[in-house]
Amino acid sequence: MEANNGMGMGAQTLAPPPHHHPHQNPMLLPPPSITYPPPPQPPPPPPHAIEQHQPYDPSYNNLYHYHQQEQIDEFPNQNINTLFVSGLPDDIKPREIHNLFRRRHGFDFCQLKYTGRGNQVVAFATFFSHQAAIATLNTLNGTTFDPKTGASLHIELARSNSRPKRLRDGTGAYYVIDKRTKVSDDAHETSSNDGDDGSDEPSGTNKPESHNEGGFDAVESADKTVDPSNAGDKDSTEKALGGVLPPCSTLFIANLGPNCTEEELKGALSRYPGFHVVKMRANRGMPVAFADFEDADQATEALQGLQGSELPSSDRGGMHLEYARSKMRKT
DNA sequence: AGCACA
Repeated sequence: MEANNGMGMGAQTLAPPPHHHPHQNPMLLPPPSITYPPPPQPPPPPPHAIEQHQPYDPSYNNLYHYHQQEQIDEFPNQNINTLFVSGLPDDIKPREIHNLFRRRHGFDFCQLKYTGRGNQVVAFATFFSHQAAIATLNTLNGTTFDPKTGASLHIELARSNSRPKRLRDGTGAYYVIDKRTKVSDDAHETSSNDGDDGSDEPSGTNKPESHNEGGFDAVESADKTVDPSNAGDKDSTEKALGGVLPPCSTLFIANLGPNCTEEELKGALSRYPGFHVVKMRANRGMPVAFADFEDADQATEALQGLQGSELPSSDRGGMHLEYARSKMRKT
């Protein structure tokens, strides 16, 4: 296993940028001089919930740890486990948000928030660890949420962690926060609102991206908690996720540097359990690769772990991984 | 944005 890793690659070059996403607002990275309130990280991440999905030992000497420890006291947002999601259609349902995140590694719970400005809706998704949050950020950011409108998700780290409203027994998996002023009471369920004439907006600033204003503004009106019993339509939600392919044991890897080699990729991929083989081929100059794993779950671990990470040969930013459209020919 | 090999 370690044998195929003997190419002396600089370990640090592999580490996925923890939060340097191209779309990320630099404001989220405060200078170390700023002292933030003690990270509101209440109960330590319930270990059982993570262990469930995390195999490991081998994969876990992957470089997240390394990177995390290196930066943890310099950047307080290493303690943020919550993602801020914008770019959602205004007829989004809480259950859709939940279905979007529920299968993600380390997912804890989420909240849908009607901001009250126009019909704008944002969401917060909280994970059991910062790393898990980042992995999902990398995976889902920019994906097309509604193929009809082309609306794509914008995901960033939230400014502060969401607090679960109460019970954590699986029935409290998602919440709704409704800041809308008056409006007809039935507006949330019957809005097939498409004509965006903007006439229903009170006035005031109309920023396209409303940020997590304080984080804890949340959680009022307990009775608005949605009944998870209607949460069974993940089909429609996942179909609505236009760009996202179904899990596959083979991964498609793009955005590699022109000098990337199979050996180099193998070095990175073989850190993940279940890795079988990688094949590269040039795509009009730029190489792409296919990496085969034992099963889709193991492919998923690698996808999330390596998403956005750079190889020594990378020259165009981090590599981009997706599930392949078809499994690698097995021989 | 780029998805092959049988």
